[in-house]
Amino acid sequence: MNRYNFKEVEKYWQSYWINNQTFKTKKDKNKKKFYCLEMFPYPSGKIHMGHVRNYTIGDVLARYKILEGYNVLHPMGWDSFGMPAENAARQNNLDPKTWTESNISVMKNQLKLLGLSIDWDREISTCSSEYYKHQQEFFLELYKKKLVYRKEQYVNWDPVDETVLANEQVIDGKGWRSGALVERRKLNQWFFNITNFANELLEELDNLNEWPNKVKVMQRNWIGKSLGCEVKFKIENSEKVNEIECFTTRPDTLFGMSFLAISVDHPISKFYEKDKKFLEFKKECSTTGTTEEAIANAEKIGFKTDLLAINPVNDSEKVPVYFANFVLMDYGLGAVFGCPAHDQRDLDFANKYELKVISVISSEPNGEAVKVTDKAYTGSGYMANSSFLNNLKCPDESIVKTIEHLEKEKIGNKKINFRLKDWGISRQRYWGCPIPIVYDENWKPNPIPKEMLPVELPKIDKLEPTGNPLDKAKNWKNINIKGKNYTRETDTLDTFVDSSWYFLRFCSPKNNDYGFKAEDINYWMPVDQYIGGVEHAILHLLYSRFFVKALSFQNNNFNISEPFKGLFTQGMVCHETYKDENNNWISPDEVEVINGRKILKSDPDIKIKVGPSESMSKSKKNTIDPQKIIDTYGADAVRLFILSDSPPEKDVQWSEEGIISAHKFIQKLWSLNLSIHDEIKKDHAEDDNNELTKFTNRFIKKVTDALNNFNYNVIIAHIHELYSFLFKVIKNNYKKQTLLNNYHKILIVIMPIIPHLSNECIKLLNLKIDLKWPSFDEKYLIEDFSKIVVQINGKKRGILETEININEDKIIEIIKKDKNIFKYIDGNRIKKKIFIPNKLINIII
RNA sequence: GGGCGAAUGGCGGAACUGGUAGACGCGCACGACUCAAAAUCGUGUUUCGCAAGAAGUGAGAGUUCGAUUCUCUCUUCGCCCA
Repeated sequence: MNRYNFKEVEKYWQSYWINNQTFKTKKDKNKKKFYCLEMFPYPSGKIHMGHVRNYTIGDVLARYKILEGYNVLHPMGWDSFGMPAENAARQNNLDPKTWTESNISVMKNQLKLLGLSIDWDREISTCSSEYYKHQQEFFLELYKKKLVYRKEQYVNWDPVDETVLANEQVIDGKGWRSGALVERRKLNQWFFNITNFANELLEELDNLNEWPNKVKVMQRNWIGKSLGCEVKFKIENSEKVNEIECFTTRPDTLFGMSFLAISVDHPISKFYEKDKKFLEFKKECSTTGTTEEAIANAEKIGFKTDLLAINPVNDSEKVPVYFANFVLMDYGLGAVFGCPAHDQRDLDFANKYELKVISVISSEPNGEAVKVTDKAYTGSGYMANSSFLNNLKCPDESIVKTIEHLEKEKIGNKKINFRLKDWGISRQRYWGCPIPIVYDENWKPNPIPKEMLPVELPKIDKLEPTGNPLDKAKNWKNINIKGKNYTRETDTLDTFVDSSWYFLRFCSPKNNDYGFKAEDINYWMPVDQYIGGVEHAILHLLYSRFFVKALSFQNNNFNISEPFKGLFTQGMVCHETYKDENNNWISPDEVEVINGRKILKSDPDIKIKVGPSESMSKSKKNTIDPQKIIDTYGADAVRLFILSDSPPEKDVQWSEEGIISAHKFIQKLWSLNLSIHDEIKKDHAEDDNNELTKFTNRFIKKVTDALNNFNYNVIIAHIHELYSFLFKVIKNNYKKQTLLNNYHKILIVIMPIIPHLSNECIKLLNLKIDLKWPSFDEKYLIEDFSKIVVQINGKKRGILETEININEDKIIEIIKKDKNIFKYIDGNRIKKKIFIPNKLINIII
């Protein structure tokens, strides 16, 4: 066997691992546990390079931790509810379940080809009722704890598809599929009371030391805690209303107020319901989207009421009250006061309706207030035109002082506000977890009795192109419980709910009477290292954190406050993009390189335009199929390359040259192994040369350090150095045992990266499969000689190789004898010397 | 507009708490083997310069004996929020 046959070898080891249950997690409370988890995939059809990278990174860590002696939990499952299955089913007239399950089986086989150290006995799939029945129970638990509730909320309604759209499905105000103008519609929906934990979710971020800072910053901004104030405005001479209460985060700009704006859904609107013009206005408002961005970009429009509000800090001021499209009922109190000078929305509004613009902030103390015309001044400064606030530092001092004043005068009170909204979990979809609620004849919600769980999805032969399939499933929808007729809830749960506790399920995947065993949770949780894409930095991670808190809330069995101890967010996999003359995207498969030029395989006359490297996506056709690559070059080559070129947290450029070179390197390592195999047959008598031992110890240290810091790309560089070193010294007369001992350690150290090759080498040399991470001996890390950099006035002028721990005077002596260095000093007085032992001497003249 | 981060050869990237900038890989060039090519192996590869040498980590300043590393200002790019 000369050439390394990766196909046979990888197949051999993959079945070896299965047959020997190498990665089956055993309960062993004597060992320290390590829970290594990668974000589980959506079964979309086949795996893509992003999965390859994610799962390779995780696998390297899991294998390393196993070798280090940890009891490792490294499971895999499927986030298998969601829209793509429903869309595919509608298009191809399939059952979403069948579609999903066949995808899972394809992807599972593909993942197995990568040689991952996964305990497949723990596999879970969120679309199976074995999984979601527990989720339904959790829902009912939270319902009992009053962490689930129902309220009306606006949604994006697609009138053609008769469905609710997620914000990202609304493109330019139109439905992504139907192209119909999206309407704002009010719907009764279920919510998780995540805001109940807002403060906890914010504060506990500080304890997550092993999370990337940027993710914590994003979560902090998302939760968005701010100090604000509720202010009461008296209304002048009105029979309808006495006062309107506003929420503001900038009470200090009260002196610049020139109008008051309220939502069209504000309770006051009832006085205007007979006004045709108001109703028209309200309808117009419903065309504005519901996102903050849509509202910011929409034209600000208002409907002037006959009301006048009195500025409580400045009694002489009376300002008009408007209904306005940029004020939403679910933010604050559905009413805000407008200070055009210091808020762009208010300024746009004021300019449109010719309202006063009063600036109350100056850029310097005792200065004139800044002039505002088209652009609001939102910067910091000092208060002006503001009576008792004048000259206070703004915004910090001025806000505190204003709130103090308002509280004292009983016209306002301090209010901590969160940007975070409660989590709307209702989806008008078929392919999701049914919500275990029924309604009685008065449309009052009732929880399904626990013994009736799971509420299974009905099988539907043909999904209609429009509407909510569950709503149309009459037989399923109507249910009789203990002789009483009920109607089922026809919404299903947001798929983010499924992924908010799957990491708990992995701890007790087979437990039937509850979602997990507290005992298992207490042993395995928290996840020691969670690995996935940064695109989940906010929602998935925040929801999971919430879900764990919600479950353990008022529960004495387990007490976990945070699910993920360590978080690592890997970068994306990119590839060059190609286009033909007509700007059609071309797949890399269709491109061939001839004489350094890229041409179309099918028609060499067509020139290919090479675009920038971008993250792989179907729309740009720059994807590479992992299956093909594994078939051609082998899993170890793929693992090696996907880790080699960039640090794992950054994007990596996939290239044909790169994978070929990785594949060649695997071959080189194998032929090196063969040479070593030959070499150990000759037993050399003696050797007193310990350079190999020294190299091995340093190698172990370097790789161990790199593993602990996720510097996986550096490990590959070290493996290259290892190859060049061994290749050069292997013919030296090493004692058989010296060679074998060192080489064995080296093979274990490279095992997490290229497990098939490493195991095969161990097998060929008949070495013990001693699965233990080698330690290094400090004494081999010490150099026998040191290289001392000689600087003259900070400039490098030479390097001296000297014995170790040589003192300063001796170095000077040597320098004086060294013509090449001494010429820079000759004739000058040495003013100062900086000496760092074994490293550097800097001579100042 | 706000927040966070990044910028190092032709390219991806290395450089521990400030101490030899460019490890390792890709690409490229030359050489060996070959009738030839591929494969493989060897040598070289920051820029300018024949050389000695000089310059050099986005730009500019600062701290320091010494800055890719620390501080400030700016530019560009990326991500998140708007």
